[in-house]
Amino acid sequence: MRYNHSEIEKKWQEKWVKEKTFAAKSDYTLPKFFALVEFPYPSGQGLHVGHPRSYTALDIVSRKRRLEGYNVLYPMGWDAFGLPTENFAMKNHIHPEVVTKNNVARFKAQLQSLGLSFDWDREINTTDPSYYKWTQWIFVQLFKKGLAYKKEMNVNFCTGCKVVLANEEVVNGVCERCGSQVVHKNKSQWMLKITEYADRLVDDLDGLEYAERVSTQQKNWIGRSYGTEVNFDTTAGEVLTVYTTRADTLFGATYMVMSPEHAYIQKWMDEGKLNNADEVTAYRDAAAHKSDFERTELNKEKTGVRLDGVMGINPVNGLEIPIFISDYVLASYGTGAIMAVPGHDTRDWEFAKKFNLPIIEVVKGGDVEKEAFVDCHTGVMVNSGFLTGKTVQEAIPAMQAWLTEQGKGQKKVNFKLRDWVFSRQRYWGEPIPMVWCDKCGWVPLPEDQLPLTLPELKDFEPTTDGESPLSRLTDWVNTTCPHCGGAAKRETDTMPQWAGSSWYFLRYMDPHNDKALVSPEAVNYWGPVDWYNGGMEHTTLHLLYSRFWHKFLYDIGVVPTKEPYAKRTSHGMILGENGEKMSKSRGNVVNPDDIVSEYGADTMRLYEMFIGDFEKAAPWSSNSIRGCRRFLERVWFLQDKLVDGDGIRPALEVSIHKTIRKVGEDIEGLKYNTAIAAMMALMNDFDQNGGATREEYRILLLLLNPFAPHITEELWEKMNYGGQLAHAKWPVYDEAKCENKTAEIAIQINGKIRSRIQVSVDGEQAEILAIAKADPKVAAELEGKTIIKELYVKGKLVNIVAK
RNA sequence: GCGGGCAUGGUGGAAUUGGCAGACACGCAGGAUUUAGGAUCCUGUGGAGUAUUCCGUGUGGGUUCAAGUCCCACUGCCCGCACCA
Repeated sequence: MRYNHSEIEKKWQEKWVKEKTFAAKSDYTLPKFFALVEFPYPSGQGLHVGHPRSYTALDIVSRKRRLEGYNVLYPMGWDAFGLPTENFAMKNHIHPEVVTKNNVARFKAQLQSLGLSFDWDREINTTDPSYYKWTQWIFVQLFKKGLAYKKEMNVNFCTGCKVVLANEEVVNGVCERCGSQVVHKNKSQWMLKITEYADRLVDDLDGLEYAERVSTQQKNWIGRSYGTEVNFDTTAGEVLTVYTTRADTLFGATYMVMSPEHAYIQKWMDEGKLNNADEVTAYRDAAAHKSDFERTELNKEKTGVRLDGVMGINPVNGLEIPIFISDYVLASYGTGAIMAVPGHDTRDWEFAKKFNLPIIEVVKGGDVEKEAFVDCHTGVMVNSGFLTGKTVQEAIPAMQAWLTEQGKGQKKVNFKLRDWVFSRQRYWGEPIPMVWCDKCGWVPLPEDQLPLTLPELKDFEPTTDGESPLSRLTDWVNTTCPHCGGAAKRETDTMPQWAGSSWYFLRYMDPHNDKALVSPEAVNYWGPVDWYNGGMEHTTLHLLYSRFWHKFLYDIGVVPTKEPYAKRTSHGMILGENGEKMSKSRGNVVNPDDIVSEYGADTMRLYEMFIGDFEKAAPWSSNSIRGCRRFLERVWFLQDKLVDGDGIRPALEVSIHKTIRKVGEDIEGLKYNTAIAAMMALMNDFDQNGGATREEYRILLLLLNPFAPHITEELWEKMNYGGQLAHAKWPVYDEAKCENKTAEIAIQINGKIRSRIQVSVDGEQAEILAIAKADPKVAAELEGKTIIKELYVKGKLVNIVAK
């Protein structure tokens, strides 16, 4: 009988839905396992072949865990707010809600056609008011704790999307999403104080099982640095504070640089202290008009203007040094001003060379006339008063102690991380549940008035000045103050897409609760997520944001754990057949629907896991996929090649036990490709031994089930093994049966293989060496030579060193 | 520029962590079956050679009885950060 994948897959998928085979149980006494994959944004393009790579991987883990007796929660939902839907809606004059509904239906059908064992009873959707009620609720709590604040600020504004972007969404000065130019705008924005959690977001990574590249990327992004703030007196009177990580080099500071936006500059101009105010103003204006892109693009040549009329005073030696403004100093980091040590900082060195400023060597080890000597591990201090003779590592704390004692500075920790710009001037997002009252200021909506639902709107276009389209709905905007009852106005900005995804995993634990975001019982049982897999592109956005929100929820007692995810892994991209990223314009897109209909979901799943190292990018190959189909056919036709016997035949014993061990270990270690290879090898073994016994076949079906659930379930039924495979038990192996009693070992002479012999694995070294030397080829080779050394590696090889 | 990673057949990739390189699969070649095949099955397949031989894991050097694996230098790709003081 031929292997009819369409029929078999349809049959089992319907059965799984009908019988709720994979629904998580609410029995909180069972051992639990919560597997999570990033819920997709239901785009109009439908599922991409990249999605199933992640989903199948954790589906395999989930299915294995169920067979091992765990109560598994493997849920799915929709991260459905966002710009593409809104843009599509505008273009085609369809309401985003309708667009979302259609896209979700398509995605869901596609996911179900892959036989993923999601618990569909717990499906969530971020655009559902019963869901975003709690997103808004969290925002209100953040506001109440002072972690959400509104601030007039210079923001990144995407000229394409007409929307404010978070720092994380700006890549190389352009919009991460659409690639349009990003310009600066002054706007009043809701901000979230993620910086308050910066230390914890770094420190708590240590207790987690995160893929190393993930935790390093987060650490780099947060960018914690330990340094010193140093106060320089100025001839203008003000104290100019700078931040440095190299307090040891203070004696080498020959000038100072302020960012063009530094507040003192305006003050000094206003007070008439600058002799070249015109020149300074011109430079500041030019800097202000540059986009981030230009400011970073033009970083080859340093520019700047000296502030004529004000000098800084170096606190260690009282010397007066000039002050410049330059856009290589960032207003948003440290104090917005630096001390420049051209001898030991590359940027300062370039600047000093261009403006002909003195370069003083204070750390010995390089040639500061040729280039800056920046090494902080090898040098010794010179020309540095009380620091002379010390190493850099000794000099830093010594200088910090001195500065503190003199009241001229102190230790300071800085971060690259900035607060999270949380406002979006768009329609298709969660309304921010805040009301502005002239008397009371910003007032959150009372919790019993949540959710604040999105009002109906026909025209989703943002206003020309970049205000949210909601601002046009004056009836909706004008309201009363929940606090004093006076006239008030609603906030018209909405939340960014990252809001709903920052806590969604919690909702899966208790999706229908209308009293709380999640019940304490549910979160105590299910939390934290045991294994979370997702893309590297979410490391500094979604993953960081959700860790921040979770820590906040921990602080206010909603969740019992400090961290949301115990383990985080990341899959590589699936590239087009030509090795390039799949895209419509490159014409190398593979549609999962086509693969499922031609080869079946089981083949598709197997292939995506076999394609290569799970963590690395891999190109699609329409040839290789046939190999996976062939393998499944061989498994299918094994039902006609049953051999007599009850258990495992002695000849197959080692092979089977080893395969059970290998498949189990490889699933846990993200090595799906070698797990499949091991099963293929076992299949080859069966063929070489005339087929399989009932028991041998049963074990193969169990091992293969997490990868190819439909075909194995069908065969399980046909073979009458009893019940459904989904309710069976994962096989166990016997360590003692994983090794052969005898092995063929190699005999090397001076490291070159000269012969091979069969020996008992448990044989003594002396015994094996004797057998080896008795081998005719070896004996001939050793004739007339003196043996210098003899080695035996158990079960592997013998090496005889002879001259 | 700084930081991290990788480099293995025609291809995707294995290699129990220093112990028989190339598992498994694709592709290719030959054969069987077939009216036919881009279907299925068998056999072969790192290179050179008549060989019971030699060479072989980006390049050059080193450590070791033994190196794809460890160390040093170089080359080439990929990723992250990108004036963060």
